[in-house]
Amino acid sequence: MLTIGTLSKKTGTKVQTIRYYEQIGVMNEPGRSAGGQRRYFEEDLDRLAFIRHSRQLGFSLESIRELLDLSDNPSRSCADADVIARRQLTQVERRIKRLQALKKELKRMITECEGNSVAECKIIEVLRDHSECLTEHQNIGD
Amino acid sequence: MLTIGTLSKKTGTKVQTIRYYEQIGVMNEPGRSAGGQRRYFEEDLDRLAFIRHSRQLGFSLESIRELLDLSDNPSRSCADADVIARRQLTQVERRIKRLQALKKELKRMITECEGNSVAECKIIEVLRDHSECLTEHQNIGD
DNA sequence: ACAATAAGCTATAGTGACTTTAGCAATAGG
DNA sequence: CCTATTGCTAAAGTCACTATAGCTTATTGT
Repeated sequence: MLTIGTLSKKTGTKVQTIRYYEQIGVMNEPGRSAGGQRRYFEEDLDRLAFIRHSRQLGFSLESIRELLDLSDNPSRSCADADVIARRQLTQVERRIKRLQALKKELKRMITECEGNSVAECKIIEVLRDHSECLTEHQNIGD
Repeated sequence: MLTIGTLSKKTGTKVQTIRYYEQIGVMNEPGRSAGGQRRYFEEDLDRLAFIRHSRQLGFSLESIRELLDLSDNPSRSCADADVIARRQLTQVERRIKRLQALKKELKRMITECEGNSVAECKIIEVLRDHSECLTEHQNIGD
């Protein structure tokens, strides 16, 4: 029998977060001690580990709910899980691309910044102006 | 004189977002028409462009508030802006690293998934288990 | 001049994934 | 047995918006 604190330490999840997961129904309601404190089994630890690991991989709680549904019904097709994972991969790849563009632009800003008052500061200047912008959001003005 | 809708189109910002920026004080309160509608000048467009561009680069509204403060006081040191931008760059680099690890792990999950029922599905299995995990969050259990 | 439509207004609530706070009660260790 | 730690609930706060409802103002066409 594990207390919420033990579960918290073992998974690196804050106590409140565990209670939040219970509240939104991704964690099952555990049993209680005589005094009303939550008491968990190893299988709760597994479930929480699953949730945390999935969150670390960037899955939304909604996707995790689907994945938990799948793993609760082992007869269903693996293709469903595959779809969720591939969707996730696409999103991750898109995010990486955007961040790399941002990194490039930030580096440019920083290396170009040599003035000592804001009046000549390239950082402020670059942020003011989209025209030299390396990311593909639409330009301002007509 | 620009309406909020024009400003919205020119910057690719939703109308409600502009009003939200006014509410939290990063955009100044504009003048109003006889009937009470917001009317903007070109300088408001510039300020909004600055905010949006900074947001696209991942700056928090709090950081943007600081940068706007700097650009409103052009005599202050550029070093302050430099610190904010470098902080941002560090964060972006950290995010890229994490996402690349996630991408690797997701790819591994997907290519290994060949079972046709969830019982043999590697995706579910991998998410259940941290031991083979490529990302550097702490392992579960002792 | 007038009707229809588009655009704008305020105020409020909702989103996701938590985190924080207040004010207590239970449990563990010495 | 006392104290420190841990746990409890309920509610509000966070960030950066987004959406809704119900209304008013402005523009466009006839």
